[in-house]
Amino acid sequence: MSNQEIAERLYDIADMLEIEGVQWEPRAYRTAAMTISTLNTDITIFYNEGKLTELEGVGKSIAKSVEEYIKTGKISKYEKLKKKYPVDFEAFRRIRGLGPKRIYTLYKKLGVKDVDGLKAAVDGHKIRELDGFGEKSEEEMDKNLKTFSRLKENRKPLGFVMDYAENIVSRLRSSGFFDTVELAGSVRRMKDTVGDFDILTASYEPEKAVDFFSRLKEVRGIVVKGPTKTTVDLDIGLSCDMRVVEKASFGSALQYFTGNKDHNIKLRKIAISKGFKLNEYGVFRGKKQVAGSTEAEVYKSLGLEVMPPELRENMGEIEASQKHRLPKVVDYAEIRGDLHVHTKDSDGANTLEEIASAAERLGRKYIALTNHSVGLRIANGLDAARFAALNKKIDKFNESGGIRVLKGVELEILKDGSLDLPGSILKDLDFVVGALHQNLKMSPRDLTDRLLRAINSGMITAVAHPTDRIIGEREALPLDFDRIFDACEKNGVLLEIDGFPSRSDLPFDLVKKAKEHGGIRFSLGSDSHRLEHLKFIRLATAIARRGWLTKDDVVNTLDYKGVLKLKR
DNA sequence: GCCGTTTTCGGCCCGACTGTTTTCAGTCG
Repeated sequence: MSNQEIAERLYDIADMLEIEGVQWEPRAYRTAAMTISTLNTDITIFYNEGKLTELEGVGKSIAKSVEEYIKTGKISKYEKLKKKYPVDFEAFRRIRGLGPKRIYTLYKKLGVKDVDGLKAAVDGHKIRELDGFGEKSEEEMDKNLKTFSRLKENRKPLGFVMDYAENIVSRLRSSGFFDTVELAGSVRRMKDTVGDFDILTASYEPEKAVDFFSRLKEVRGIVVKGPTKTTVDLDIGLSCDMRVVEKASFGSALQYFTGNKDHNIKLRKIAISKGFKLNEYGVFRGKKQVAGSTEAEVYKSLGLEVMPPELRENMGEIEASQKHRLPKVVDYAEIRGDLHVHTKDSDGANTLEEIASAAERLGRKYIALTNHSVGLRIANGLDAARFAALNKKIDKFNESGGIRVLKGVELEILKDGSLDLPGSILKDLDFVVGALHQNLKMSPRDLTDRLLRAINSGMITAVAHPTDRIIGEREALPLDFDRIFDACEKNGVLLEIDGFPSRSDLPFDLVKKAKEHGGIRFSLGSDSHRLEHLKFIRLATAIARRGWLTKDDVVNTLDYKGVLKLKR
């Protein structure tokens, strides 16, 4: 059972209620489903602590359904509806252009229940005969069915597609057809995964601009093309929206297309309560635009301070802004070093000298070499003797001046919570990040106890990539973070934010929770295994910002000597 | 069904695009 499974059942209920003609419930179910599907914590943990209704959009009734699902694997409301509509909504939802109403028409008129049935109906040219459908809808469906498998899980870790997106933007900028070009959407918010790109532009020649955009070499197909909005499919399996607006609306449009959706909805409600209307073209009183050319102006007109895009997730930033209590989040330029780097000595691709000088060129003042310990055989982990030899090499390197290298380890936390290297060698190290990599199929309780033993050992500086999730491959471990936060605070152990794109761990919502817990500091690392990975410290910093961390919360803002003092 | 800085009842964001329509429904973000 996973968060995603529960979310899908709630979406199913929403779709079926919409077919039933029920007015507002579908929206409520979708809000709850969205919250649960984007949660980075196992929902059963919320359930166990009786905190389900604390989730956005989850009230008494939906909490009960979730409880039912956790206990029995079924939701009676769902089962009841499903008898009436025995249709594979989950699959159909992933096919572009198919919503509840059309799914119902296909089922009622043609008996289509699943993807195979839909394929048969399309091949038999049955679709075009339906009321409200036509030849074009049938062709469109045929096309979308072919991309169905590709659409199934198509969010990508931001760090892997950031350069790609920025490259497109810079080519639009230099094309001469645009006055202004900005990345918006989840990329601008620096969300850990992105499902599409949103590019906002202003142009004096919108037709030529749209044309240039739709002919980019990355474009594999055009989804929609209108005078102000164009959507294309890109070769990397993501789509890209480009919007063209007037300069006078650029700020409100940038605000709107940066989102997120819940943030925008809340802003619109505030606008209404103040007698305004907010849309992507501006803030209006009647027909008169009172703000719109800059984001700051839009927020100000609503009585708010503008906040960094990273914070715009409707997680309290609007309320904080009203009270002038927005955090001064850590700046990208304040990060002085990288506290998680591998070399050839374990499973990296480069030598100490190579990666240190590359980091120096990027402006880092120090890096921590955190090669794997011996227990992680697949990564060529080092034993005590090899660490001793490497440490001598590092001491020698540090005599040369310039960038400093900390002696570190990414240390295996063994099955029983004991550590993979003896205290005698750990004492000689500057930075010890304890990590779970193996034997992960344990009960939540045992896993948490195992990690707590390591935190309480007094031998580790930080917990590496704490949830151990791998985006797209492995769910977060079902750890009890309340207990982990307590232990970290008590022992002065840092939580790592691993910026490697498929990890992005701790996830930002847990970072925020840890910050709210208080008394915990964080270390940022790129988890570089080769030179090109060093840039991922930017992603770790983004997560810190999204978790509302300030300069003081992040040890990478300290200088080399300051970090050395963190020694246990 | 959820939610609350005028509310525990009465609201629930708003606009673009497409296809099949003679004025709009459905879908999407």
